[in-house]
Amino acid sequence: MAISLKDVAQRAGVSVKTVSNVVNGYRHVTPQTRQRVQRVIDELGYRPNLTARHLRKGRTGMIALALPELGNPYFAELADAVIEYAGGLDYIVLLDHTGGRRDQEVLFAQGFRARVIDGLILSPIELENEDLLARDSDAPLVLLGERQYDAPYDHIAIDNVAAARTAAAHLVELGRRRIAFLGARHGRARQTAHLRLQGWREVMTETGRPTGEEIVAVTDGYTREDGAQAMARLLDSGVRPDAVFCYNDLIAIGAMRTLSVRGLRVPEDVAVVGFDDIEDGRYCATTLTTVAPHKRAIARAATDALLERLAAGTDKVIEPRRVQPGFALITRESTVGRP
Amino acid sequence: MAISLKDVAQRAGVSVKTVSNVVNGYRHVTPQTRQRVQRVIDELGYRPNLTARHLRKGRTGMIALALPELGNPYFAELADAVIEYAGGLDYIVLLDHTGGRRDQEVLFAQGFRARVIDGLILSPIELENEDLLARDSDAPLVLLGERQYDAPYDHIAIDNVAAARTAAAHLVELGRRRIAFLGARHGRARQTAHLRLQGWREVMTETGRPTGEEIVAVTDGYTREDGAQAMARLLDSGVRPDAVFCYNDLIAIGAMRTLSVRGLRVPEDVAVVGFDDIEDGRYCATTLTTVAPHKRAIARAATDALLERLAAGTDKVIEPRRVQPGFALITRESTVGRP
DNA sequence: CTGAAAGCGCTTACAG
DNA sequence: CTGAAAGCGCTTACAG
Repeated sequence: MAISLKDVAQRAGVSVKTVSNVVNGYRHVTPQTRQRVQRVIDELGYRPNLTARHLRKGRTGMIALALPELGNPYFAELADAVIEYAGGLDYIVLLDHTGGRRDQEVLFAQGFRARVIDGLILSPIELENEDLLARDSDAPLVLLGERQYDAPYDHIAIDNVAAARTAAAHLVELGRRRIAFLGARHGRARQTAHLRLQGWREVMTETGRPTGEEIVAVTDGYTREDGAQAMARLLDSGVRPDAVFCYNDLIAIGAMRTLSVRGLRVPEDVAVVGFDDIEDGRYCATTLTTVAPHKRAIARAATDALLERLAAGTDKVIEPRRVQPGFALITRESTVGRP
Repeated sequence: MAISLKDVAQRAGVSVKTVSNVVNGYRHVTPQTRQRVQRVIDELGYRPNLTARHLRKGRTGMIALALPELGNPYFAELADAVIEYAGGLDYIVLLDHTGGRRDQEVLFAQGFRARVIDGLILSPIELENEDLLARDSDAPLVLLGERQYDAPYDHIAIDNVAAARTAAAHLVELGRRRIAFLGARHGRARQTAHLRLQGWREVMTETGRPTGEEIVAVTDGYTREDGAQAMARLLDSGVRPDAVFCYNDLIAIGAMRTLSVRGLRVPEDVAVVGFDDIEDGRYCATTLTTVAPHKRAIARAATDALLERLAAGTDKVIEPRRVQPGFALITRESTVGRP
């Protein structure tokens, strides 16, 4: 039914090897042969069957990227970065979302889609250490994000404590005294927020600022609405911070809305810092100061780690490594005001 | 290297056919044989090589779903629906996003990934009719969404005019007089907004209400911020609507924020209706009345259309069809207030 | 520079 | 109920 290499070879009067050479752009083919073959290819509308190629090569050139939620701009932007970088290396990225649910994360880690993808980059939320240890799949796996594990896998994550310190220090330098933290978490997600909370607490303590519970707002999730509500609760409780450091940009954006509704000016009355550097923060009414994890660097590190393992094969043992891509504090109106 | 059917067969002392039968759960295998083979499979940790299966079967069981942006909750939820429905039919869905850019849409339509996927569901924004006519790929393609084409492809879209009429009629029934429209578009995206604008205009005209330009707010995009700004511009221009019908929920949510900031009550002063029924609308401070396209029905129709073509093969000609899944008006606090 | 042939790991008529 | 064999469409040593 579909046109195969053989059909082209027959029609062009050459061997399949030669056609294959032309298709794959190998050198050593005389220009005339190449031209003749190419003409037949165009005539017949031949397209290589990738599945056959995959089978023959023992790899598919596809990797999966499993993220908690694509609806969160941070993950969407990160996905973009991975797709772009891996695409440049001729890898196709299959996007998956786990919903941050353990059963889904286990499913992906276990190699759902095994043998269709060559490897997997996973950003876990609820996954447990035992899940990783019980993993029974030889497809390379690279871990992304704040969760820490005692399992032999490459792990890519920025230094969250240092990043949070940078944000907190910025607010201190601006002379802010009561610097609240928005977006602490309960449950398992707590671990994720913990590092940022820790960085904040260190700087607060070192500079003699309060770190009491009344100045730390817990949220259920990471959405704008969570941020708006947390900010409202904080204000309603009588605490009157002159700055807030938020777990992420979405929470920060929600917080700014509440501040605006309550008639508090940003940054005059309350300075706001977020985390993630999502696009929304660059375009909102008061642009958002934020910690920008270098998403491209994260994408590159994760992809490189995965591809290196793929290149090495299953036999060769590569020591698992931790990579900490960089980050930067991007100051915008929400802390330094309009120029 | 990897364990193959043959390895299992050898070890179990049966033919590969028998192992294949066990793996695929075919009946006619004696329980003892099945058990013995299964034991060897477990021992050796055999997993079928999907690529080989794909090659042999001439299909991969994978379809692609290319959407403008995954960051928009509507598309994210639609993607979920397709993944779930197609998954139930043993198809894996590869998610792609086009960014609503023509070059990307053409790339996907042309069969980028051809032969890895069996077919494609595409929701175009900028794609032109000529692009479709020039399409040179035998992989089935199903179109999704409001853009209309004169090309022989299945097209799934709800009746946007009727849906908009329903929303407008609801506001009329509530006795609202000055019902603004938020989210008209310039450029090519205009076509998408046009149908909803038309439904609104019809009802306004039929019921003797204004439809002038001053009551129609154009936006650049579909985000909350676009909605917030459009609402602000409308109010600043001196227009004082008592209701707004928004192109989508994101714009509606943004509009509600502006109304709140300006001290206008929803729905007492201004009733708000959105479109899409995204989750955010169910959980925001004032829950949002919205037109809910039946996303599951859309997902089902698109997937069914695609799979039917896949089942029929390339030879058989199936008349392209238009399917209009249903929708429902969901009334919430933003129009009928709190009970 | 080009060809003939093996083989990637499956599934599937065809026999028995 | 099970087996032997062909073949899906490629790529790749191995020759020449």
